[in-house]
Amino acid sequence: MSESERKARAERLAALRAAGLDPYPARVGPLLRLAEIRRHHDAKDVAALDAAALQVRVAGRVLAIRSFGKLVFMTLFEDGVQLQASFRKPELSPEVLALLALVDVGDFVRAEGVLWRTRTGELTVGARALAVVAKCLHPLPEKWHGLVDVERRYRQRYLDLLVNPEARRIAVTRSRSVTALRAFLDGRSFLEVETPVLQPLYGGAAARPFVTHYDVYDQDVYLRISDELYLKRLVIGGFDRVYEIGHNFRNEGVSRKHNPEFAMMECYQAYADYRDMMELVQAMLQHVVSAVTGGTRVAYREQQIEFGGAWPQLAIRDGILERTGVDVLAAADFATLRARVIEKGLDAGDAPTWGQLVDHLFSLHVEPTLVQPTFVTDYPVELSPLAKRSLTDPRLVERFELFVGGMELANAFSELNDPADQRGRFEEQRRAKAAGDAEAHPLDEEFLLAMEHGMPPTGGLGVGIDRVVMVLCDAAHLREVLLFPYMKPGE
RNA sequence: GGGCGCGUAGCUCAAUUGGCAGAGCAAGAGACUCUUAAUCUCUAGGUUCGGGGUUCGACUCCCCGCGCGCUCACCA
Repeated sequence: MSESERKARAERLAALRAAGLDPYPARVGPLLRLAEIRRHHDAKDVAALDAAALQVRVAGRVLAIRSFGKLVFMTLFEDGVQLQASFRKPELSPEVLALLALVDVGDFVRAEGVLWRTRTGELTVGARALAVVAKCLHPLPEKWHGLVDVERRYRQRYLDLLVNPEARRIAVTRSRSVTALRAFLDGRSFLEVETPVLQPLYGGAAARPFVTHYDVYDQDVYLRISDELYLKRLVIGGFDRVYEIGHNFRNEGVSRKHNPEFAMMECYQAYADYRDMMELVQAMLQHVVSAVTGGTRVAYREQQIEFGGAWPQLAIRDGILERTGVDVLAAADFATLRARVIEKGLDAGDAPTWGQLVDHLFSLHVEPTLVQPTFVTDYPVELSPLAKRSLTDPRLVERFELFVGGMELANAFSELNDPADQRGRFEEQRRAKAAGDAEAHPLDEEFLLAMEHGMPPTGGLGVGIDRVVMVLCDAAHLREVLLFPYMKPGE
């Protein structure tokens, strides 16, 4: 039966206990880390190792056992590093000999002995002592093909991380990227803060929120869709440079580039505008790319992305004009633009307004072509209720989005700080919501009150961490860079 | 949510027109003192995702459900 292997493991667990050994001891004693051993002794040859006669004690998970009768090899794995242990049966005590027969692939063991090098050149712990420090009750996925089943890779990520080096590499790269991001912002005197995830009113983006319930107050509350409105309150409160790295939640569909829960870095800088944010995000990502790759280039989906140098800017109108022949600024109202689009034989989708149709055209025709880092500018005001109007054209705002690899990685603007204009934008959003736009921004009186107390001119920036990591890791799907992507309950 | 596809041993995968459900690895027994996908011999291992139907006979065809993937929509 399928349970035969689990049964065999359970029997060996019982045998350990019967021999008076604890299969899950609390302490394993002082150890040398496998990475340390490799670092110090990988270069030593047979003679040097024999002369040194280094006694080491190590621990790790058993990834493979190869038995040759009187000689047994075991591959140990600890924190991403492998080291081989060997056991010469004639030299072992009866206790160790008996214990050796009770070790399964997947168990955590401690081994102790002298370092030597095999004929094939493998650095090896010639173990004389052995202990099981944590028993594994299930077989590990097959070592050669690894774990391929996508569903199981996500549901049981611990197995994926164990047997697929790529999964581990992505997780490590992600962590290093975030560390580099923090270091960059800290270096520019930004203060890292934390704002509420659970909010009485959501805001800061155009998205449907998750709603939950607070039992004690018998009130519905929302999971945040962005950090924006709280971070701005901090700027109003006198923190001129703040940032937050956290998760946002948007009650929307899942795709290669979208997950309902995703990581975002948002930062705000007083006395800066969106042009300053351009400089900031460019330097920031160049810093991260350099920290992770050591250079300026990244291979992503069969292409080389060059992060070095100054990144080009593209007005959203110019991008659309170039790709479709439609001048969205010449077709200045919804009906005219829609007619132009249909006349050109292009898809107008079901965009209900001029701004959303512009957005539709852009995401369909321009966005996929923006592989190299590109700043897209001059967004329609109705898509940006929290951004300052452009000085030159009141239909547009001082905003850019950064595109890399055909994906939006960042979004920034000169933050609206005129409370009257802000109230007007909220009113407009309220009308859109009444007209059926489920993603329209809600009117937030508390936020307006804060802004009425005076908010300095401020530049704001949001960076999608998951997507940045996707590019850095050449991951095809957002789920690959999330350790635990959302899965429906199985079984 | 729509369309298309997938679900077989612990893992990775086969199974011809609808005709006895198999292999490699893992597991169990044995041999083997330099392997690292060790090798060799033998053994065991199945509710073919779940439920219903058609049929003499269903892994295979039909219906319903669950999960996953791709894609479109929603969405930055």
